[in-house]
This record gives sequence, C-alpha cells and structure tokens, in this order.
Amino acid sequence: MSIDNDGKFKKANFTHIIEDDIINEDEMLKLDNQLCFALYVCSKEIIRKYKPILEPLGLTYTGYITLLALWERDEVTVKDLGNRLYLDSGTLTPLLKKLESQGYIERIRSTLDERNVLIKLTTAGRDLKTKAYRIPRDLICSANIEATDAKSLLSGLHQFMEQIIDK
Amino acid sequence: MSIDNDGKFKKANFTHIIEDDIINEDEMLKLDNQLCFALYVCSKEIIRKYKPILEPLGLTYTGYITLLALWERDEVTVKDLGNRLYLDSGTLTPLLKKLESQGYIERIRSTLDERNVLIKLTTAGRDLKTKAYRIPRDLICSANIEATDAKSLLSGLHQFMEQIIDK
DNA sequence: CTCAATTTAATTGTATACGATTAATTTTCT
DNA sequence: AGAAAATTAATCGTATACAATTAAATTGAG
Repeated sequence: MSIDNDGKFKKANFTHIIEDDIINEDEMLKLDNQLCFALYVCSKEIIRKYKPILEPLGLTYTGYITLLALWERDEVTVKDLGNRLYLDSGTLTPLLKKLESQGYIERIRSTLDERNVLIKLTTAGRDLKTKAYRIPRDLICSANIEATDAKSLLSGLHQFMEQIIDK
Repeated sequence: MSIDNDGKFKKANFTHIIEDDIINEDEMLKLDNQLCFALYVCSKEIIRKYKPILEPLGLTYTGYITLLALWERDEVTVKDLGNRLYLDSGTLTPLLKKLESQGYIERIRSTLDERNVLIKLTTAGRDLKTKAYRIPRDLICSANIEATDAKSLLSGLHQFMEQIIDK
C-alpha cells in the first residue's frame, strides 16, 4: 500500500499503481484511456478509407482480407480461413457465397471429408491480385500514413495480440 | 530509382523503399503486414472479452462506451456524442433508445433548438458508474493485459490517429 | 422579411459480426 | 460393428455500423 504526500494511506480499492503513476478509477473510465476504444476507432476509420479504393474492384473490406488470405494459401477449408481471419462460419458463409457469385472463388464440398467445403480461387480471383498490388500504396497515400509509424505500431500490435489471444 | 546487386534497374512499380528495407508488393499483401487487419482483430478480440464482464450490467460494448462518454460529459446532443464516439445517428439512435428503455438515460428534444435531442443520464445511469469502476480491472485481468504494454500501445495509437483522422 | 441553404436526428437499406443451434459426417471408444 | 462424441459448415436471431435519404427546424443571404 502506498502513502501519499501528506502521509495518509490511500484507499487501496480506489487506486492502481502502474509504474510510477497512480491512476484513479475515474481516470480508468475516461474514453481517452480506453485501449480497446482506440483500436476500435482506428480500425473503423482505416476501413472507411479502404472503401473507395476497394469499391472499383467490387470488394468490401472483409472480402479484401479474405482474398489476401487466399492469395497466401489457396484451396483451404472454411474453418482454416476462419482461423486465419478470426471470423466464424456465420460471417464467412454469406461472404464466401458473395465472392463466389462475383466469380472470384469456388466453394467445393470435399469428397475426402464431406464436412469440409474447400475454398478455391478462380482464375479471375487469382488475376485480381495484380490489380490489388496498388491497394496498400493507395491506402497509405489517402490515409496519410507514415510508413515508419505504421511499422512500429504493427509490431506493437502483434506483440500485444500474442499476450491476449486465447487467454 | 534504385539499382540492385547485379546492377539492373528494379521495376519501380514493383518495389517500395521504406527506410533501409525494400518491401516488395507480394509482402505488402500479406495478412501479417496489414496494420488495419491487426487493429481490427485486436479490437474485436478485446470486445469479445468485454462481453461477459458487461453482460451482468445489461450492456453491450457500444452501450458501455456511450456511458463512458456520458459519465465524462452529460446533457449533450446526439451529434456531440457521435463526434466523441465516432458513430453517426444511424448507429446511435437505436442504441440510445435501448439505453433509454433500460432506464439509464433520457432523450429530451431541446426546446431551444428543436433539431437537437439532448441525452441526459438518469439517476440509475449515474449510479451505474459505481459498478463500472471494476470493469477496467476485470478486463485487464481476464484478457491478461500487461499495463505497461497497454499504455505504450495506447499512446502509439493516439499519435497515429492524429495523423490519419480527417485527412 | 422571405426563400434558399444548412443543420440535426431519424429512417431505410445493406453489410458485418457473433453466439447458439442444427444437420450431416467422421472419429473415437468399447 | 455400433453407439457416443466431436467436427464442420450452414442457419437463425440479435446487435452493430454506415451511406444515403428524409423531415423538421434554424440560419443566412439578399
């Protein structure tokens, strides 16, 4: 328990000691101190900036990251895709049906294990990657992102995710 | 334009020069290099961890951050709340109606300017703050978050948001 | 003073997102 | 082999989220 300037005990359940700072509980409830809120706003705002860039390709942000995953590894199950994208079948099934209707992927029930549906890029889906090369650049430009800041933030996030995921 | 080891020009539209690294466009399209995807996954996973903590109070994450905003500044318009939460009236109106039905807030059409609807905490809404004090601690605990990491990530995010918002 | 422009919240339509459940299939246990 | 358990994708219900539009009120220009 800590003792403040005038020598009185602080009530333990009203203070946290983090490094050198004492942060009281009112501070902890301020929006500016919410890590999750900052993450949430940041991701939403960037996704908004993706919108006009992805729109010419007929893609939403979720469709885009699904294709990113498939360009890395193709002919995978819905389950595998969900693990990589942190999405479940409730989200993926309608999304994949749309990408199929757009001609970017095929959904093929596996014959080896009929529980599995394999997701496979079509030629059009594979070819789309060529057009996608400009997307990261266009985003960095339109969102005014500094590459160095983005890189350090990204590595901080990866480290953080290691901590919190599956705990 | 850069020249590589064997003296040939690299195709400018296939390379980026960032600091000392040359990152080719295939790398740029990998999920692990997507800052937005990391933000998006991180915020979703943390919001998932909030769920069981907020559920006893009858709150969703959006309801929670709305109350956080109101505990800081009360009797505000929907517009003001939207500016602070980065949400528009399409999201807020139904959310605020629900918080009203739960007895946490009142929605009062302003008499000074009848376009405005003022959002005002009820006594129950103000009293809920006492129960909310434990939420940040509970989350940090259940999500296994290191306070020092969270603090540095948060400051990195605030700095980043300065860059990208309203550009 | 009056009409056009602006502002505000609500509404509508579309797209996510996830928990829970379901149906079909496969695996495991005995 | 055969029943129980586990796995997979799909479905259902609920909650976000946002762009675009609408309706009402206020402001501003002439």
